Amino acid sequence: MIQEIKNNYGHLFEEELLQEINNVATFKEVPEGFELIRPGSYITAMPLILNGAIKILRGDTDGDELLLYFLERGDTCAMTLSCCLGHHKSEIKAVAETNARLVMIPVEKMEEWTAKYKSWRAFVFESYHKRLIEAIETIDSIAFLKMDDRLLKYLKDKTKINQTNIINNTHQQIAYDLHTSRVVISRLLKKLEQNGIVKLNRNTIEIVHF
Amino acid sequence: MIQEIKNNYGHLFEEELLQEINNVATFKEVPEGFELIRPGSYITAMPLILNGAIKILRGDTDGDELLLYFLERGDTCAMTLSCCLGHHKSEIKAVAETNARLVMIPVEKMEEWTAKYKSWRAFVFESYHKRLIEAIETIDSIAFLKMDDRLLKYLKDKTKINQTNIINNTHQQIAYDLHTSRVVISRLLKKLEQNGIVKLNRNTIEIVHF
DNA sequence: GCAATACGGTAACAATTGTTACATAGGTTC
DNA sequence: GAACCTATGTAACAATTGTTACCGTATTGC
Repeated sequence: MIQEIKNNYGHLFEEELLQEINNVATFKEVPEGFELIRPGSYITAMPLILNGAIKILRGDTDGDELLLYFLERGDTCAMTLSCCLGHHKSEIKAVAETNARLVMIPVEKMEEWTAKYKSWRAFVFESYHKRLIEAIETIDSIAFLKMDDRLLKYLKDKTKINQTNIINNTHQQIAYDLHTSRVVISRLLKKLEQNGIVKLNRNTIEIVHF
Repeated sequence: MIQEIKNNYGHLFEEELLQEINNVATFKEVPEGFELIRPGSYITAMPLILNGAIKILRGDTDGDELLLYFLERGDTCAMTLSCCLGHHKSEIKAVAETNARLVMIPVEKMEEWTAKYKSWRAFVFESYHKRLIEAIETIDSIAFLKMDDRLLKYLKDKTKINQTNIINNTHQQIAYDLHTSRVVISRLLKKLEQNGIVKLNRNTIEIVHF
């Protein structure tokens, strides 16, 4: 495991910390669609993402959902961070966007390493900063963009995360992520197709022009 | 100054840290409406709020705005935090909601105290957590609520922050905060008045029934 | 007092988004 | 292949929000 950790976090953490991670962390591999965190649950370990992507959603009490952002290699979940440190409940839902490989850090180490390693502090602060920025960018999207632009941004984010121009999603799944209805998504996708931006087929959306 | 700091932060920080704050911080008093941070500017000091309230807005490039959340006594600005630590530019705008008294901590102390004082680390993490939660609650409002409920929530937040049931705002100012138009706000406020929830007068909105 | 400006009420209309309903096509199961 | 399920297309309509325009009334500056 140590080599894989070094490959992904070697530039961030000093040797001693990398060794500690290797000693106490447990390795975890999850398939696409796996639900890592559900709202209201308590969290006992913090994930570092080795590869793959995780999508973070906000869910309200009625089962409504909204995509907040994606996590990638080198990222960690800021909500988990603060849940660990502050012993709060989870406020979000995390689902594997692709197959993913993670290492899980036990909660107890968080406080300790934050005092001990400057690089760990920097990592944690940077994570918080990035998530706050991303949350605010999500606010931008919802507040300032219309649904057609939000959809386009969503498709672009997806292609970036999955590193392919072909998105294997039903319109209904997209509708959940953007918190709207399937009919609205179908309508707007059709318009994008007429404008030559995407090509539609059953279960797939191909982006042909950015 | 030391006494005022102790009154507001004594329960959070140890004596030694309170003394350090007193030694290096500068006191600042700002009037209602004062613009503390504008988007794109660099930040060299971190504010701790002694009393009053600060409102934090997201502004896009076209001058559109949206209220993110309020800061109160005992709060600090997480965006400023991460700007200081990560040397990023400001992504937000901060305006004094009421007259306010602050102490400003020089950036250099941040790293130092984060290593040195457990209570400071806890404070910083807690601040990040609270802001992230509030940003996500803002997302909830925009994504899941209709404008009438957002307006009502806004009015309630205002009364809580200002500790009075009478809000001295024009409809236009509210429209800016919620990123909609004056006409929409007037329309919805009128409906709230017809339902006996508020009483309207020029420049004032009185909440008569929660 | 008078003019200028700011604030709020209202109507009419446009644009966007949400909802319901139903049709059609592809794929699966047996 | 028949029956079934899922995904998508489309129309018609409703609800919400945004826009423009115009009016009357307070407030301010002179």
